[in-house]
Amino acid sequence: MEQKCKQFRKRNAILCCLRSSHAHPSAEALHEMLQPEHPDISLATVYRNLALFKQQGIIQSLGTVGGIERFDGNVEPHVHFICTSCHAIIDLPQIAVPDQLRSTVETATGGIVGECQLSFTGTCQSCCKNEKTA
Amino acid sequence: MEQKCKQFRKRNAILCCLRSSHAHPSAEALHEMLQPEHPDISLATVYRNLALFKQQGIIQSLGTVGGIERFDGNVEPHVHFICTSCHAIIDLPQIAVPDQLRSTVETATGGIVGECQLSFTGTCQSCCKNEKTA
DNA sequence: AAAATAAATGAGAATTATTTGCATTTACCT
DNA sequence: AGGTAAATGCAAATAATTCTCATTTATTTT
Repeated sequence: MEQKCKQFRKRNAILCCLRSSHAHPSAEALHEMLQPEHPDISLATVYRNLALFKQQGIIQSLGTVGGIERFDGNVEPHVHFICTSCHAIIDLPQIAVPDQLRSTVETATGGIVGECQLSFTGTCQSCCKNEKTA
Repeated sequence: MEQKCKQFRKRNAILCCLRSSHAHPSAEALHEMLQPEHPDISLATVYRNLALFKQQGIIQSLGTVGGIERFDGNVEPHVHFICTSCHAIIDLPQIAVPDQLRSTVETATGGIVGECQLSFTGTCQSCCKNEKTA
């Protein structure tokens, strides 16, 4: 009975999987996460749909970490902590960038500001522990 | 008489070229900028030395823009505006991120914070103009 | 409901920024 | 000068991402 809405079945699976993850996965990580439930989704389709979602503005790219693009299903402004050792990306939702900065930047550049990205890089808790024991 | 110090001639040329540029160039852009004065520097050497400088902490990577890594010879903390249309990167030196945030983030994550990156994306002045006329 | 049209997908080839191996050159040290 | 270590050029290798095209799946039309 669940075939009532077959439309975009795979597309929705990809979006839901990304939205339900807190790991800010890469395309390949997402593809692996989908395997158990949707082994018939190809990696190319994951890439294609991520590009589509990004263009639609319903997901965001966090740029590349270690040469691999990472994605976030949460488009609300929030801050990230990126571990330069294990490449984990952790949400820091409570920090807000003053909205007034936007106009400051637009005045300074003469351009139009779309988004603002604030991120911290460093060593995450578990990598700190591993360094000690190593 | 300038052959007194031949040591690291090419290496220094690459570093100086990056430091004297405000364009936050890619490896390939840097290689092209070096052509007139140093046509004998290969692209592989540019890549190799950029990796070295980065590891030494005397330059910084700004991550990839449009799939290409960009570099900054200025390691002082400052903010960037990135044009999503032409991929120009413009310095915004006057905005500072509160230093206190660092400890906030370390408390929240249990990790160690190294650097902080604040950037704005949008459409730069000249791309805004081009959009109007197009 | 069948036919026609349009969109989405899988598989693998193509692309391209970056890295690497290796032979050669260059610089340093005694 | 001779020996050693580092740096480089060139071309091949690598790897993430994109693209092509044949096929499947969904939607619209009649």
